[in-house]
Amino acid sequence: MKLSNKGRYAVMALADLAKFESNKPISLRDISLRQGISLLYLEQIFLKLKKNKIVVSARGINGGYSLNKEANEIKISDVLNAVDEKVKTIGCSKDSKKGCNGKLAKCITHNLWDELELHINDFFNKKNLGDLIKGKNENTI
Amino acid sequence: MKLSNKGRYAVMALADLAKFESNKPISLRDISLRQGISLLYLEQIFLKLKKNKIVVSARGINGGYSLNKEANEIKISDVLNAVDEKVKTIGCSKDSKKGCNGKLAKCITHNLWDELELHINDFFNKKNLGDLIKGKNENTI
DNA sequence: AATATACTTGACTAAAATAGTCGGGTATAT
DNA sequence: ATATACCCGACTATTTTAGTCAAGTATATT
Repeated sequence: MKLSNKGRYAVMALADLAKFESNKPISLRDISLRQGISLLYLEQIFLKLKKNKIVVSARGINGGYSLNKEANEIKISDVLNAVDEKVKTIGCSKDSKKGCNGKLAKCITHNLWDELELHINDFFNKKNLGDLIKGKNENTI
Repeated sequence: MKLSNKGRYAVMALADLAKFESNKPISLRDISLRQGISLLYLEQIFLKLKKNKIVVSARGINGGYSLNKEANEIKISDVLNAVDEKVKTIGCSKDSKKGCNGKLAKCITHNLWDELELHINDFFNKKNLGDLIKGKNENTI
């Protein structure tokens, strides 16, 4: 049960963007160097962030990305959803009409996972990018 | 970001055990049939549950497994730990001495994932098997 | 004693998800 | 013109998860 890296990378990269924000866009190359994330991987992630209007891009020399909203208007859940990192706690059917494990009824653990999912989503809904950089200090990249 | 099935199966099977408990042990065959989980897979899971003293086994004909404690003394977190389903939210080093992504410092998202991990563990610590079967009804396997 | 049942154990395989790379673009400031 | 940096789809490698197989051992029942 491991939560994956892609979402973490996306949040890291955006936090970097928020932290170093200026009037000029920031290139993925800079983020890659600062955060130690592969440039090619970042490109993949930012395409999704752009599609989901989390960032805007500027092409060409001096190009790069900027946040599309204020940092504290961007919820962590928005970011994770953008890079397809929705939390899925259960393998059994989400379709309330059907049961779990090929049975007709819901399995006895169904509500447990549902509840957990709510918890996690709630957690990510309540946090935004601004919260992350607010606490920034020298001990943090 | 998907939480895996093995932990869910373990909890389902134990809930089944708790629900149908009597003076006799319950065979994996019965659980397999009732819960729709592969018998061979259940065997694998129950070995771990046994090693971690969640259940006790009886061999031979009329053999099977029984809970080693009262259902409401068995926390969900115990079960998940037993089948190696610890929640791990971060890929970056857990070693507080070292940083993340090969850098010296902690990444800006480090505390976020740590916090989430605490949340989830807390959730599982507060729930026990008894809670699950307490709410059992006709609509649940 | 024979036998069927059901646990025991480790190794093996298949499928899926994740992480990350590659190649060949296009737009644009200088 | 040209170098920079975004754009995009396809590809591969790795890891994890899910599930199977084979070959046992213990024991209640007949």
